[in-house]
Amino acid sequence: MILQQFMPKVQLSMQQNKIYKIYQLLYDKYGPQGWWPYINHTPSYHPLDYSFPKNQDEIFEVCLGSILTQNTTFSSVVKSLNNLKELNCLSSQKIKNIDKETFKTAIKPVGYFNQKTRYILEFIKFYDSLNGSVPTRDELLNVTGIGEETADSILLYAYNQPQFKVDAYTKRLFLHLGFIDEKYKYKDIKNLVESKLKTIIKNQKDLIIVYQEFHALIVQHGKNFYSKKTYGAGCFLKDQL
DNA sequence: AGCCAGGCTACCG
DNA sequence: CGGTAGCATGGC
Repeated sequence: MILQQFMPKVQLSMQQNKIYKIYQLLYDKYGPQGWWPYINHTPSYHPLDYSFPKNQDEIFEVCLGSILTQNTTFSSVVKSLNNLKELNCLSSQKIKNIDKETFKTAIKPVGYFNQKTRYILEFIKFYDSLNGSVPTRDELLNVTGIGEETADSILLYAYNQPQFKVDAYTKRLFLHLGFIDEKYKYKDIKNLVESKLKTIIKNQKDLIIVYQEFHALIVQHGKNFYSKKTYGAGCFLKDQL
C-alpha cells in the first residue's frame, strides 16, 4: 500500500512534546524520505511505501548495507552493493563461498574493506543461525562489528522493530537545540526520543514509521546544517519551537 | 590540501 | 569507566 501522506495518530499531549514537534517541522520541510534504498527496485528510494523489506533477501541486503555504511556515504554503499550484485553475491550463502579477496575488491568503495569484510563474515555466521527469526538487540551487539547504531539500523530498517537509531547528526542537533548536553551517550539520546514518542504514538506500526522517517529526516537536515562547524548555523528549528 | 561521511574495536590510562 | 588511534575510500 502506498500512502499519499503519512500522518500518525497522536495523543493530545503532543503540544508540549518538543521532540515530536521537531519531527513535524522536519517532515513538513523535507517530506517522507523512503530512506533505505533497495538496489533491486526502481527507483531504489520508495517514499510513503512502508511495505519493505519484502522478503528475506531484502532483509539481508539491509543488514549488509547497515554494516557497509559505517562511517561512509550511502552512495559508496550503493556502489559496493551493485558490485556484489554483479558477482551474484547478495546472499549470505554466496558471500560465504566467494573468494575473500574478490569480496574485498567489490566493497572497496566503502572504505575499511578489510575490517568490514571481517565484520560481515561474523554477522553472516550469526544471521544464518537465526533461521529467519528476528534477532534481539543484545544478540546483535554481541556480534563483532555491530555497535549500537548498526544494531538499531538493522532492527529498525531490516526487521521493522521499534528501535530509534541515533547518529552523529542526532546528537549535534539535540545539542544545538539544548535538549541534551555533551555527557549524553548513545543510549541516553535513544531513550530520550523513544520515551517522548512512544507515550503519544500508541499504534506500533505508526511508531515504527515515525522512528524510520525521523532518523532519515535528521540525516537530511544534518547534511544541510550540521555537517561542518559551526554545527547548527542556519538551522531554522530553534526559532520554531 | 584538508575535512567529512548514515561507526566500531582494541587498547590505553 | 572515558578517551583515542586505527581503519580507507570518495566527494567536495
